[in-house]
Amino acid sequence: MATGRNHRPATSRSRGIPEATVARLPLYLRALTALSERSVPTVSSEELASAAGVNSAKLRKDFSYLGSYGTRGVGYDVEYLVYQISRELGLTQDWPVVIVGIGNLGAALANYGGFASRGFRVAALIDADPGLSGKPVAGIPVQHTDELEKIISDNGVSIGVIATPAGAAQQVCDRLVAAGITSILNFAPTVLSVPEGVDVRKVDLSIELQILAFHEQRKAGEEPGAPPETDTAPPAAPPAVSVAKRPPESGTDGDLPAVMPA
Amino acid sequence: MATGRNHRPATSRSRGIPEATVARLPLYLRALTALSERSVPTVSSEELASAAGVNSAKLRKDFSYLGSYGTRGVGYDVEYLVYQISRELGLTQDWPVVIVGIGNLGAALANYGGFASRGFRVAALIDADPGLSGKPVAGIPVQHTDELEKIISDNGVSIGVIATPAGAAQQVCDRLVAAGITSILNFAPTVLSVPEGVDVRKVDLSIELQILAFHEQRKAGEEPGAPPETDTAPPAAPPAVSVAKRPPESGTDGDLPAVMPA
DNA sequence: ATGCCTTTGTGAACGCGTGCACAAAGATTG
DNA sequence: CAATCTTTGTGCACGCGTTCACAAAGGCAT
Repeated sequence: MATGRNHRPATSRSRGIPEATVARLPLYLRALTALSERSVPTVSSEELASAAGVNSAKLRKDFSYLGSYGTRGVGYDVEYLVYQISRELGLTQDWPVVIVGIGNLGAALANYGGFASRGFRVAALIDADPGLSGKPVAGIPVQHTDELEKIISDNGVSIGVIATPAGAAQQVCDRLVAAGITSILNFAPTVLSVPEGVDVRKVDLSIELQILAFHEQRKAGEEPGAPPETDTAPPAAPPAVSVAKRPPESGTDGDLPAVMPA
Repeated sequence: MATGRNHRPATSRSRGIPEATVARLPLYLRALTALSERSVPTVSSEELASAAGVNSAKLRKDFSYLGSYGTRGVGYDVEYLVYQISRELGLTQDWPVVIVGIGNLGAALANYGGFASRGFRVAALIDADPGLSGKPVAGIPVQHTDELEKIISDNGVSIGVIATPAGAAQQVCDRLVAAGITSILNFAPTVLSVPEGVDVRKVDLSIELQILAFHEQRKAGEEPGAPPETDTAPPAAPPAVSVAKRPPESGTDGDLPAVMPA
């Protein structure tokens, strides 16, 4: 059953920058951009770290992977660092992006201001609903799925955003990959199988909420002199014997990615 | 200033379940639910792992933290496991949730089907725009920010979703926390400061795209028989001397969370 | 019952990420 | 130019998370 790796096998240690550090660079960049707009010339690791919500030692170590860009006794030059990080992240070039699945979420994403600002440009909006074709969303006309391959190849798009229902995600993903996409941001609640070399990042509202619920439950059951844990009833059954009878519920687990595409 | 921790200080090792494992439980649950709907009685760690997109050894170790729910030589009882994981995640109870900031994204979230299915219920939609008050979104009337405290206390809400512009996020966050919220899902592109005991999880489109861009650039510069690394030109300047002259660009970095709240 | 086959549960090794703590570097002042 | 003070850059240790590899457990057939 077609599994397919997606997490980068090794550390992606190409030249050395750790994955964890890469994930924080955008955070630093955002904080630095804010400082830059306020015309602040330099920042210490301490100040910047606090602005980015991390520990200063971590920040210094992160920057050390990029090179020695600071000045001891002074700090870091804001403008210079903004440039260096932007370059490292590949933000000095333009990245055309396509969004597939123009429902509530897809539309919200299309309207996102943060796209254009940092090197990302919405090259096209794609949806399977013929009724949407031609209608402008965020000023961009929606195109039909049939055009997918052509759009990607014509615009040299390498990053795709999937905002379709879970059921269509894998299929869309396969087409995107076949058309040349090598990076995917997936909002559909499904595990995507992709060939080696293709990066997939997942954004899943439902999962985030469940993680919060876990901690919330944990807090509720310990902090106050709360009862030992009523445990809502231990109905089910021992390992390999009976079977709980909770009905399969509605089929609506999270079929749609925080939205319905029309 | 005003830093404030947000990552759980320790390992949240309350009774022992590692954070990394908690983050995967929703994945397993989703896969199990799908099997359950197809009336599959049991699964082996290998099958389930592949369905969830993880390695089987990891899955077994994860389950081992919950207890020994499998049967050697057979596998795991689907229904039983669904129940156990649901209980562990706190999904056997109902979690009222409030969404603050009803713009494109907030509306998309309100329409999300995955909410209701797994124990989450949208208790209220809140926005600062008086013009939205009373208007129904996803069948629920939007209420004004003034009512925030009352709504939360009346409904016993402990989980809040922030989908406001970055500028309003911290303020909204503070009010939510003061009103009793202890878990926050933040879609605004800002670092939130919260007191100890409050959990914050962040969803940031812009950051995800930047991480993808990093890897994309990496791929483009290595895979083909590319030269040793041209380094795009060392334009800027040495650490503490000159200053690049890139204009502060537009102020639009990512002020809005993939949407504008009215 | 006995033996074989399958699959779990986990001990142990390894590697990444984090944070401490400090030496080195540079600015700044007298 | 020397002394002092600030802040970076990093060696080191520790802990979490992942993966391997295998013994133990249970089912099943003979």
